[in-house]
Amino acid sequence: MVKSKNHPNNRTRERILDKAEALFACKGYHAVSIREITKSAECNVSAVNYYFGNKQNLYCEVFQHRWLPRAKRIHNCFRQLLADKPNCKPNDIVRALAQAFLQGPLTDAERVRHHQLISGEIAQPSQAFNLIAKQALHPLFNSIRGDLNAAMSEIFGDDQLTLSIFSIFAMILHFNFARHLITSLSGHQYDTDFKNRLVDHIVEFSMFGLIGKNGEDWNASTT
Amino acid sequence: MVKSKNHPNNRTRERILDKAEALFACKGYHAVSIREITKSAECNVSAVNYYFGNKQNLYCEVFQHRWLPRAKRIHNCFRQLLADKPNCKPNDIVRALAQAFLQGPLTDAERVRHHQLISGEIAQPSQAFNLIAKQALHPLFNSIRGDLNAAMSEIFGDDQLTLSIFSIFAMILHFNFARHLITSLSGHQYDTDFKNRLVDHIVEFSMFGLIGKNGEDWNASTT
DNA sequence: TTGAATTTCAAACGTTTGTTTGATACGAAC
DNA sequence: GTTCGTATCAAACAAACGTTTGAAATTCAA
Repeated sequence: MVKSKNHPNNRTRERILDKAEALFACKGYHAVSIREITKSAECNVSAVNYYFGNKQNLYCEVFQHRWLPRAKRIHNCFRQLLADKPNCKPNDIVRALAQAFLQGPLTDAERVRHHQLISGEIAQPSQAFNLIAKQALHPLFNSIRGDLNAAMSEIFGDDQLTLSIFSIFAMILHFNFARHLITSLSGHQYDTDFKNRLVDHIVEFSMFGLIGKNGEDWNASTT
Repeated sequence: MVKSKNHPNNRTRERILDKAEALFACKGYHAVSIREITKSAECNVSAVNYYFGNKQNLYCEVFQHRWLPRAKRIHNCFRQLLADKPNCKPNDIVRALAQAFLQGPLTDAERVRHHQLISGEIAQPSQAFNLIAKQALHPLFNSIRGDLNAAMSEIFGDDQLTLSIFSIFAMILHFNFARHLITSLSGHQYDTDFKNRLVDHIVEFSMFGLIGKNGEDWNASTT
C-alpha cells in the first residue's frame, strides 16, 4: 500500500540504515535479526517492513545509501591524490590507492565496516553484488587500468595489467579485512604508525616485489 | 549421556560432516539449518545432536575433521615441491606455494570449499579460528618465514619479511575466494590455462612487482 | 536366542524468525 | 476543531529454528 512511497530522509529510516549497516557488517546478514536492528535503532519492529518492505531489501538499501557513498568518497580521495601529482608514475598511483583505502577520508570504524561488508559480498555474492560491481568496482577498476596503462612506459599485456591490478587490490583488501589474522600473526595493532608502514610496504612490494628497490639481479634457479 | 562417546568413523556421522561442510562453505554458518544438513545427508534431524551435541560443535568438527586434513595435504604438497628443489631461491618458494594452493592435491570443488570456509573465519573469526590458527596458519606462516629467510641473500627486516609474506598470501587467497569478482572483471573462467597463468603471475609479481623481470630502473617521482 | 548397547526415527518442545494487522499518535492544512 | 496523510506502536501470525524425547530398529557379543 505504501509501496511506492519513498520516505526520503526520515529520521527513523536513517537510524535503521545506520544500525543495520553496523550489525550486518560485524555479524553477517543471516546472523542479524530485524528485532536486533530495530532495538538498536530504538524503534518498532514493523518499522523495517514499513520503510524497506523486507529484510533483504533493507540489506540492499544499506549498500545503496551507505556503502556506495563511502566507496565514492574513497574513489574521490584517490582521484584527488592523483590530481596533486601531474605526470604521475605507477608508484604514485599505487600509493594514492593505498592511502585512499587505508588512511583515506573514512574513520577507522567506517573502514572496518566498509571492508567487512564488501568481503562478505565478494565471498558469497548476493543481490547487492551486482549493484556495487556496476556502480563501484567496475568503474574503479577501469579508472585505475587507464591510469596505470598511461603511466607504464613499458608495453604491458592486457592480461598482465589486469592481474597486477587484482594483486594490488588483493593486498589492500586483505590488509583491511584480515586485521584479526594479521594482528594475530604479526603482533601489530592497526594504529597510525602501522598503517603508514602498510602503505609504504604496499607501494614498494607492488613496484619491486621481494627483490626490493635496490634489489640485486639474481637469476631464477632452474625451472 | 552419550557425551563422552566418540562415535568414531560412523557412516552417518561422516555423511553429515561432508554435507555440512559443503553447505557451510557455500552459504555460511547462520544461513544453513540443521534440517537442511540432515536432509542432504539423508538422516534424521536429531542425528546432528546425537553425534555432535549441537550445531556450533558440528561446525567446529567440520574444521577439525575436514578442513584441517586438507590444509595439511596442501602444506605437504608445498613441502614436497620444495624438497624437489635443493638450494631453492625465493621464486622457487613462491612458486611452490602458489602451485600448492592453486593447483595442489585438491579437486577444484574442494579448493573452493576450502577457501570459502577460511575466508569466513578470517572475516569474522569464531571458535574455529583459534583451532586453525594454531594448527595450520601459524605453522605454515613460520615455515615459510624460515624458508624465505634462508633463501634471501639480502638482509631483510623482520617486519619487511612478515609483510611480504602477508602480501603473497593475500594474492593466493584472493585469487581463490574472489573468483566471482575476478571472473566478472576479467572475463576469465577458472580453467587449467588460467590457473597456470595465475601461478606464473603470482611468482613474477611477488618477485619483481610492476617493474617486471626485465624492468627498467626508473626513479620514483618526487614524494 | 537372548539381552544389552547403539543407532535411527517421528513427533513434539519452547523460541525465535520475518512479516502483517489494526489501532493509536502525530502534524500540518483548512 | 476537524480532517487527512503519515508515522509509530503493541500484539499477533504462521513458519522455521535448534534441541529434546521416548520409543522403535538395529547391531553384536555371549
